[in-house]
Amino acid sequence: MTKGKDTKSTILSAALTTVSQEGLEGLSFGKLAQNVGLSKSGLFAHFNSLENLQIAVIQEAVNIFVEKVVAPALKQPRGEPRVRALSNNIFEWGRTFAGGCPFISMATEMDDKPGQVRDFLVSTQKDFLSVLATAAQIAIEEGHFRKSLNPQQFAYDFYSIILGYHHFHRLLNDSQAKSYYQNAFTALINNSH
Amino acid sequence: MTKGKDTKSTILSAALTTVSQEGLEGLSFGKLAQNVGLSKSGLFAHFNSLENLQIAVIQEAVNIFVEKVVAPALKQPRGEPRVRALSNNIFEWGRTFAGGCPFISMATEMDDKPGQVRDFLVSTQKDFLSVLATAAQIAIEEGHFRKSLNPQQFAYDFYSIILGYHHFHRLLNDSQAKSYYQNAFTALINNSH
DNA sequence: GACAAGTGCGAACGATCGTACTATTTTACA
DNA sequence: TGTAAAATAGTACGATCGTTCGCACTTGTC
Repeated sequence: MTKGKDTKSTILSAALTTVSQEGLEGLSFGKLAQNVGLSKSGLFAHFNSLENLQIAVIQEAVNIFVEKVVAPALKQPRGEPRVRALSNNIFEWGRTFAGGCPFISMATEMDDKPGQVRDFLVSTQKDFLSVLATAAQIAIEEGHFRKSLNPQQFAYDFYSIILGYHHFHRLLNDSQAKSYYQNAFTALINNSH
Repeated sequence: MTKGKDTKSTILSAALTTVSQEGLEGLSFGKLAQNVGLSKSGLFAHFNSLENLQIAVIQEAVNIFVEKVVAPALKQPRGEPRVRALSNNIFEWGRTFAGGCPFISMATEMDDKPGQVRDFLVSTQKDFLSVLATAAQIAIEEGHFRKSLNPQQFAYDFYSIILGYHHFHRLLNDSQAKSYYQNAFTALINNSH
């Protein structure tokens, strides 16, 4: 029963690359089967529907995100250091995929498509924002951030500049995207003191 | 020759609504023809290729954007008032489409698809960012913004919180999205003084 | 009123899509 | 090692895709 898991893992890895480049719409059984060297029907049997495949891909992305971004950050000291670790990890995370952060690719294309896939994606995004807001809340408790700071607003501001980076870097190919992001993050931290 | 222009205008208007909701990928001759009550081939004859249709839709979006957002802002006094007008107009602009700002819908899906369409979209986005940066530059010259402000960085920060609003409002359906945006914009202005 | 240009329709093409079936091969375990 | 289950392949379906072609109808112009 180990073969199935292996194959599924291979499939999901390839699928995630596709999604980061072309979004969930770019995902099809035919092309994916070609990529991993399986027959279309053989691959289909692993998921039984496109919706299931899409959800599995999102779950795969979440697993990797937690492993590469959230978990390492939680090993950093509470407060501002942890917030900075999140920033660095998120920044690197986007670079591990050929098409940039897969969540951002999925977000805009799903915002008007009701269904299980959208619901699941939304729940993962809310979880992520909770991570950001909680990190800010802890920084307040630790005395690193000012008490008047709104953690939810911080999460909004934080996520916004991440979206901005993705836009400037991936769409516009702006060579200064990274420095824009870093300046924006520094300003955000300063404004949180 | 007036009939053709009228029909084309009707088509583009419907196409723009589709794009705002489903992105450029959601655009197809078949569905679009159904929406405007034309035959698929009849509609096709107006554009002769999907790529041409997509570019025409982007151009249509640009035309409306200039009319509703940029032009009115230019009638406001130079400097901070004009920057504030841009913010208000952009915010309202996103509400005039069923699926939110069509540019944002197009941006993430085109960032890994080389070709004429992407090139044209990128050029429009750069134009828009120039508008933002120039507005900031003028505000500096008018003495409203501090001299040390980087207009390009301002444009990045500005665009970022717009992207953030779109994400929170359209994907997450967050009822506080508007206040998050307003707070972020206020902070951006304050930081620019 | 004739005629060319503009405009639109219907049918068809090859391709790809998700999905459903039935075989066949491969694996895991008693 | 035998056997049940899991994994994969093959084929076919209806639908939709962009595009092409030929034919009709409507316009504006001489």
